Amino acid sequence: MTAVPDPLRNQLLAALPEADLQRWLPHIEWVDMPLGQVLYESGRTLSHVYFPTTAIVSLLYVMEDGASAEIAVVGYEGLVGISLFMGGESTPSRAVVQSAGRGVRLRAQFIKEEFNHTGPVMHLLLRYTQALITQMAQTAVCNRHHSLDQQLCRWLLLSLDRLDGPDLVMTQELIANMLGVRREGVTEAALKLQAMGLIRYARVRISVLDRPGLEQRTCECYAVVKKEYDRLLPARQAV
Amino acid sequence: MTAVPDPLRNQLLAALPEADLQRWLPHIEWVDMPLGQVLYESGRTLSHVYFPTTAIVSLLYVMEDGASAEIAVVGYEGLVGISLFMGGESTPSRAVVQSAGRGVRLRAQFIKEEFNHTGPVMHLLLRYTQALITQMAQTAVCNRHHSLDQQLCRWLLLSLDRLDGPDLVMTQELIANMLGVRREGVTEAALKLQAMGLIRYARVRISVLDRPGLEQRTCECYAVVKKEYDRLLPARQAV
DNA sequence: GATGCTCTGTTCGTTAGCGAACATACCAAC
DNA sequence: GTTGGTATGTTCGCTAACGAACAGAGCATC
Repeated sequence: MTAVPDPLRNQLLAALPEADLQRWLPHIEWVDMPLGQVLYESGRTLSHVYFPTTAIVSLLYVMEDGASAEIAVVGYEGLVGISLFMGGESTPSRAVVQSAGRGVRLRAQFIKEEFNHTGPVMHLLLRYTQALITQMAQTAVCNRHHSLDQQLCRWLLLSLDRLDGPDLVMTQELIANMLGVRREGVTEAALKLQAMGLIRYARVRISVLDRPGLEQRTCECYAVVKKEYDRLLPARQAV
Repeated sequence: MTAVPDPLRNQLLAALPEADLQRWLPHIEWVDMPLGQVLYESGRTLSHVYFPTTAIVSLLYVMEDGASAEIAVVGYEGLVGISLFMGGESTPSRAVVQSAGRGVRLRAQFIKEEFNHTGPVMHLLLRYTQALITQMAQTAVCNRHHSLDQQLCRWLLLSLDRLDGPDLVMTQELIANMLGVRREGVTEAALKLQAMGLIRYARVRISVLDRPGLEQRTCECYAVVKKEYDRLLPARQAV
C-alpha cells in the first residue's frame, strides 16, 4: 500500500534469511521501470537480475513476423533473469515492463556468486524457478484449450495479484499483444465482462469490480498457477 | 543404432565428468518403459528420476474435463523429474511414456544429494532445465499462433530427434491427445503431409520420408527449441 | 474365413477467432 | 472551442478447428 521504497516488497528478497539479506542490501540498486521498458532482448546476455516491487514484467516471445505471445508474468513475487543462475546466460524471449512501477536490481556477477554459495539462496531461487515453469506450462495449456474470455480473466487475475489496488492501466492493444490475439477480440471480451459487472473499462483503466466473479469465469489454469506459487514460495522467511 | 544397453545413450549421463559418472554407475537401475506407462502423476512425489535412452516421455497436463495438452517432450537428451532437484518435489503435470523403449533411473534421494554437491552435476542439470523451459515456452507460443499442420510437423520432428530410425509408432488418437486437438484434425493434417510426400502413414506407423520437407513446413518454434538445446547441452563431456 | 475390435477416413453443420475497414469517443494541446 | 491523435467499438466475410455421426480398412482370433 505504501509508496515507500522497500526492497522487502519483493517476496523473494523478503524470504531471504536475515544474514543473506544484509549481505545483499549494499549491492541493491533501485530502478524505475516505466511502461514498455525492455529489460532484456531475446538472446542477449543480461547485465542484471531484476526484482520488481511495484512493477509487472512480461516475458514474451516475439515471432519472426512480429506477432507476440506472453509466456509468463513476473511481479513482486519473483525475479527477471533466471537464465543467469540457470547457466544459459540468455533466453529466446524478451522481458518488457507491462505495468509501470519500481524494482531493484543486482549485478549479474553478484547473483551468480550468491547462487553458487548454494544453501538457502540457491534453494529459494530454484523453487521460484519451478513456480515460473508451472506458469509457462499452464500458459501453453490455456492457449490450446480455453476461450479468449477465460484467458482474459486469467490474465486480469494474474496482473491483479501483482498490483496493489483493483485498477490496471493498460490499453486493449497491449493486452492483445500479451495474449497473442487481435485487439478487437479483447474489446469484445472486455465488453462481455463489463456487461456482467465484473469489470469497468474506462479508457486504459480497468477496474475490477468483482474478483470472485472473475475467478469463477476463468479456467482452472489460474488456480493451478496460484496454488503452485503459494506452495513453492511461502510468503516470509521460508527456506 | 545398437540395442546394447548403454547408459551413455542418455546425453546427460554422457556429459557427466568421468568421476561423477563412475560414482553414479553403481546406482543406476535399468528400466523398461512401455507405451502408456505413467512415470509420475500430477502432484505426486517422485521416487526416482528417469533418464530415457530409447524411450520418449511426454510431460502433459490433464484438465479437469479429461482433455490434455503436451507441455514438453523428453528423450535421450534429458531427464524426467526436475522437480526433485528444483526443490518442489512434485509438479501439476503427468509424465507418460509416448514411445516405448528403455531408460535408467536413480533414486530421488541420490540425485538430490548429488545435486547439492554443486559443481558440474548441478550446472549440467540446471542447463538442461533451462532448455526444457524453452521448450515449454515455445509450446505456449505455438499453441497460440500456428496451424495444426505446422504443429504436427514440429511434433514429428521433436519425436524424430529422439528416435533412432525414421519411423514412429503412434496412433492418431495419441498424437491428438499430445497436441490437444481432435483426432480427426490429426487425420486431416497427416493426409496433407502424406499427399506432399513428406511422410507415409500406415496404421500406427509413421515413416518420415522427407525430413527437410518437414522442417520447411513447420513453424519457427522447432528451430528455436532445437537451437537452444544444442546451445545449452553440448553433446559430450561438456561442463 | 467369419467375427470383432481398433484405427483411419469422410462428411456436415457450427463456432471462435481472424483480417480488414470503418465509426465513434475521449483526451490533450493549441 | 477546434484539431489531431489515440483508444475503443462495430461490422462483415472468411477460415481453422470443433463436435458428432458414421463408413471403411486392417488385423488378430477363434
